[in-house]
Amino acid sequence: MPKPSKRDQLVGAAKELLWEVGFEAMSPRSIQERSAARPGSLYHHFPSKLAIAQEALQEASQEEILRLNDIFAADIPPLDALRHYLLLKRNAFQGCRLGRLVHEASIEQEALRLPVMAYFEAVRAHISRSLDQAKSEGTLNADLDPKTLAVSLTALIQGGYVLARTFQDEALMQQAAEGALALITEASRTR
Amino acid sequence: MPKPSKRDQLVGAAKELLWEVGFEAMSPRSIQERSAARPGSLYHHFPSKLAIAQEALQEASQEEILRLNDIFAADIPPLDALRHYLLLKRNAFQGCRLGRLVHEASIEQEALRLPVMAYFEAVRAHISRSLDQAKSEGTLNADLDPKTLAVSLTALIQGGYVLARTFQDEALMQQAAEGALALITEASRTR
DNA sequence: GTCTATAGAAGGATAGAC
DNA sequence: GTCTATCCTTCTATAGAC
Repeated sequence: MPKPSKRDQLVGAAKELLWEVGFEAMSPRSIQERSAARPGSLYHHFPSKLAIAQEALQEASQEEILRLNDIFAADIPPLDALRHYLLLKRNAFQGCRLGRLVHEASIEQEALRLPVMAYFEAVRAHISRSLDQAKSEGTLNADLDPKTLAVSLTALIQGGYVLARTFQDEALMQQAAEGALALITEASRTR
Repeated sequence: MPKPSKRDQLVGAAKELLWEVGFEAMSPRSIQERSAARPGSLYHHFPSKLAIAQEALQEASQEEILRLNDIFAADIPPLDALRHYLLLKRNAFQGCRLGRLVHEASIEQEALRLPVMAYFEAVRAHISRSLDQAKSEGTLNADLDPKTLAVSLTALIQGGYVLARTFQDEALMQQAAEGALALITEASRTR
């Protein structure tokens, strides 16, 4: 592995900071300090704070989508993958790497919004496909609509982060997921 | 109605701004401009931006809790109230008046966190009680745990805001709620 | 209570040397 | 490509007159 360029260090610092404090609270100064760089370096490689944030967020989104692809790999029974995904141990205090940015005013800028959309769309698509498969296998009630349910479950996780942060209690994320799983299990018995 | 004091105008402006832009993006200047006040007035009535935000947020939380009390009034069939609550028309772009603050770093301060906790706790309690009643009436499957399910549904709405804002599509909030209602309906048939 | 004027720090970015 | 030095604006608040 070659030594990281200053540019890479800057983007790495931005990725960390976006997760830790969000976009608006991430000052150019804080990026510079964390990557041992100076204003000249940052503004040589990027025209603005928005530009470096965009690149950092695109990378973060891509990384998280690759993780999803592993969790929902083709050889895993669909409801097992879904159960595993919902019950994943998450850093609930810090919040979702992508979702935590959504309530900032700056999210109206496409540079920030598109990477977040790409991530949520990947989550929704994986869950939807899992539920579809479960239906064809007969392990899920035929009355349920996988597309709608996938939106609900994608929302559920994001809401879990909100509750866990509010009450400073990671267990709420687990509890939210368990409630949804119980419903799916119950509903599947009605076939 | 007597004319509002400058103090009331300041708090009113803060309530609006907390909803529109959040705590960190709400500058003392923006509060002053919206209430046609000057720095001297703000800092005469409140020691800091945090202090006025606390009062504004306590009022907002209380107002929303009163709305909940109407929605979940005792004379409404519990599952009807729940269905009505979940399908409420919400301003999904702006986000939840309380929940939109949760991802800011400042939420670690109790002055901001406690009013948000109070609101979510009220939501959770209303839903939990509704589900409990439905169980005793025999309209909800006895296998389901109202407390756990209430956490899931509280999370669901917050996640709905996140998705709606991300995709700039209010319909996602409705879809998330419909998915959850479909599950509850299905699960209730297994009695 | 409300005003005007101002302070000290941080934010976001630029200029120009090396 | 990275550095030092600096610029203008905004943020949060304070001082003191009315």
